[in-house]
Parts: sequence; C-alpha cells; structure tokens
Amino acid sequence: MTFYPSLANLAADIAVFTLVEAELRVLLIRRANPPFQGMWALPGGFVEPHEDAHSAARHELTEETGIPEGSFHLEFVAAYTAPGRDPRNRVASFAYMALVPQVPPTAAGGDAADAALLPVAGVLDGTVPVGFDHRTIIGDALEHARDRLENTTIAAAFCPPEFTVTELRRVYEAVWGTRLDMRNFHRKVTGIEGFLEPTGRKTTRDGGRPAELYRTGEATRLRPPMYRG
Amino acid sequence: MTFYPSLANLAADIAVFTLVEAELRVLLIRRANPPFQGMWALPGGFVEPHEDAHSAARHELTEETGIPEGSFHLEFVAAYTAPGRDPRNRVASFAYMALVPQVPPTAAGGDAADAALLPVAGVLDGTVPVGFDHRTIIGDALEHARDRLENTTIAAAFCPPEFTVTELRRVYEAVWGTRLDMRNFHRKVTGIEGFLEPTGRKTTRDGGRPAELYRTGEATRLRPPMYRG
DNA sequence: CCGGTTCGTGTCATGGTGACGGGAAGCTAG
DNA sequence: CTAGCTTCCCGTCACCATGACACGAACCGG
Repeated sequence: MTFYPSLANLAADIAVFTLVEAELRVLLIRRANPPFQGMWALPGGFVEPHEDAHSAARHELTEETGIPEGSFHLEFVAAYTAPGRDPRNRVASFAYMALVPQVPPTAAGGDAADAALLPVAGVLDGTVPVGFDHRTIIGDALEHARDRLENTTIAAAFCPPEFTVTELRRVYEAVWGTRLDMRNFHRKVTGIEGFLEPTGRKTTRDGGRPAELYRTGEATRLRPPMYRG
Repeated sequence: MTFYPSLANLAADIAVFTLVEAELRVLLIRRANPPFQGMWALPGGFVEPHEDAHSAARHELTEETGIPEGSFHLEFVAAYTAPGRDPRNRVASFAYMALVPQVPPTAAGGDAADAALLPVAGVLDGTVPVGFDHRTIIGDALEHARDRLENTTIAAAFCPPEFTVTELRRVYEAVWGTRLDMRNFHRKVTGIEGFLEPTGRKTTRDGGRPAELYRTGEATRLRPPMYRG
C-alpha cells in the first residue's frame, strides 16, 4: 500500500445564480470566521465521507439556503486543486452552478444568516470583494452558463414553472449581456420541438397584450444552437 | 479549526486518444498490482502536494508514456468523487483527455511497460474489461471529445504538424463514428478563418491527386459549429 | 374612444448546409 | 503513351436558419 501523502479535503462550492429585475445576481454569504472573516464567499461545505461531490452540493443548497428541492438546476462547472488556494490546508473544491427562479427571503437578506444576492458584474469587476479564489470560480461559472444557454434549454431553470417568451428572453439578455430581437427570439424558441409547451393560459403581468404561458418540454439540447448577438 | 475528517487522495487519470488506421484507440496499461491486478486501466497517478491536477496529468503523460511535451492537447473532462470507487481508500480522480497524433512505440507495445492502444469501441461495449470506473471515464471522455470537435478546432491535435484535409476528416469520422461528405467538409474547414493555414507544400501519401498540406492556425472556436452527420 | 404598451406573425435578403456533378492531377498496368 | 484508377478540389442547386424590419392584435388607462 504505497499511497502518496497528498491528502486533501474535498469541498463543494455553489454559485447560485438568479435574476433580480433583469439583472444577474449571485448568492454570497458573509464569512463569520477566518480566513477571509467578514468577506463574501460562495455557499458550500465539505464533502462528507458517505457522499459524492454532487450530493454534497445538493445538500448545501437545500440546507444552507433553503431553496426547495426540485426547484433548481444544479450542474458541475470545474474543479480547483491548486495548492494553497485555502490557506489552512489543502482543499480540492468542486464548483457547481445552480440556476434558480427565485431565492427565498430566508436565505438572502434574512438577518440570521448574513447572505445577499449581489450583482455578478460587481463581483467580476472587483467592486464586491470575495474571499478565496471565488471570484475566479464565479467567472468560470458565468462563462459555463453562457455556453450552456447557447446549446441547451437550461435557461428555463431561471423561470417559474409557467413563464412567457419574454421572461425567457430576459434570461438570455441578462446572462449574455446583450439585447435580442424579440420577434426572432420568439420564432426561434417556439420553433424548437419540445422546448416550450403551451399551457393555454395567458398572463398580463408585463402589461400590454396578454402573453402566452409556457412550461418546459422534454428537449434539453439546442441544435442548431442559440447565437449571442 | 473544524475540519471534517473526510480526507481523500487526489489522482489524475488520462484517456490518451489517438488514431490507428482510421480507428479511435485509447492507451491502457496493464495493472501490475492489486486492486484489479492484471486488468487494463488508464495511465495516471496521484497529485503531489506541490502541484495541481493539471500539472499532475501533464507529468504523468510525459513521464509515464514518453509522449513529448508540446505534441499533445490535454484537457480536463470530469471529476469522479464517489466513495468506494477505489476499494482501498477514498480517491477523488480528475479525468483528463489527451489527443495525440501518435503514441511512441516505447509506450504502447513496449515489452517493459505492459501498455497497449486498444479500440475505444471495444472498451465501451465490454469486450476489453478495464478496472475501477475507468470504463465510465473513457465513455465520458469520448462524449466530451465529440462535443469539442463540434465547437473547437482541437481535431487538428490528432494530426501531425502538417496534414491534409482528408486526414482531418478521418479524425471527425473516427471520433463521431460517421461518414462525412468530402466536398462539403473541405468547403467548411477551408472557409473558416484561421483554422487551416496552407503551407504551399503538397503530398501524395494517400495516392491520387496530390493534396494540399496545412498547419493549424490561430482559431480555436468553431462558430457556427461542425454538425455530425 | 384613443393612445400607449406589449405580444405575435409575416416578409425579405443573406448566408450556411446537404446533396451531387465533374474536372484536375497524380499513380500504375499494359 | 494511353487507359483506367485513385484522390483532390471546384462548382451548382435547393433548402433552411438567421438578421433586420413592418404591421396587426390585444389589453390597459385616461
């Protein structure tokens, strides 16, 4: 039994993305203990002996943030293994992104847990300082999300169970940072077999002419992809 | 300092893909020691304390297989963290794929190291039994490679420094398991700015009319993507 | 009733793709 | 030298997806 002595802790960190007023936000938690005490950091925790990283991420998400099971899309982004990325000990971190329609107020803005939904743009340009290498992780997660929006139907994970085409378009615009033509977008997404299933209901929550309400279909892959403007 | 006791070894496993007579092969090594003694497994090793997983994969590749530095494309595929995936101890494995034009005979088929280039199809259908969860890893790596061929120019990593359009097409056909129309493929790849740079030289190594020789250009992303047949 | 807003469809030019014909340029056998 | 084979590379055509834009439909408020 010749094992190298390179033991490490395994951790799962989650970038919880959501939209607040058509702006992309990420859920951050103010650290109560050193290192990086008082700074923002991603929610996460160590992988326990009986579980794998994906299960750990799911546990952290439901328990630490109160986001109900089944109402989010959780996806692996990247692994971070550089020695010294945690000043205490060697920690290999598995970064996930979670796309949610809404973060319960108990998680963000609750006074017990010091958490907040902060603009992703602010984190990436340094306006919002974050601890560890979490700024890198958030940047990678955003880039990953941008790619996935091009090639899959996960954009609907940002939307409530029933949503309009315009709400879906706002997801693309917020994540990509572009403006999309409403009419071409409508033609594209409604033309994809199994992406949007009409419910028959309509809503006027955005004013103007009532908009058709859709729920997500079976399709997961977009082929040909959506193109960023 | 409240660390959970979930310590793990970090390992890097590499799926070295190459083409032998228009067939996709993967480099496997026969295990000399338990567990899975005598079975095939991916080359790899533990991540040492001073390096990250990517460096570990690069070291293993150059030292264990003798593939010269700079002649391969190395890319992260996925992480495997299930408890019990190594029967001895908890091991988190970072899987990489390496695309190489040619594997030196010292690595594959050499009598010292018991290694071989085996057909990927045989591994996936169970004809070639492999240890650990490496069959899953090879399947994931293949799927990853297929996706990357659609959206990036890495197919050229399977080719020697100077190659013909037909040689590049054979890469796509071997990895995707399809037949592509030679003329449409030629129009597509030569039309992409920065993918293929003409050298001015020609070759007749495939018989028939001499084929133009190209080297890779600066482009890395294919947009619009290549479509599998 | 009328203007403002948003939703949904329709049109048109352009460019990429799939399917195919055919000529160019090398080799080899007779 | 020529015929026949191979492989490369150019071209044509129909079709589909995209980008850009016009216009009518449907609801709201004054």
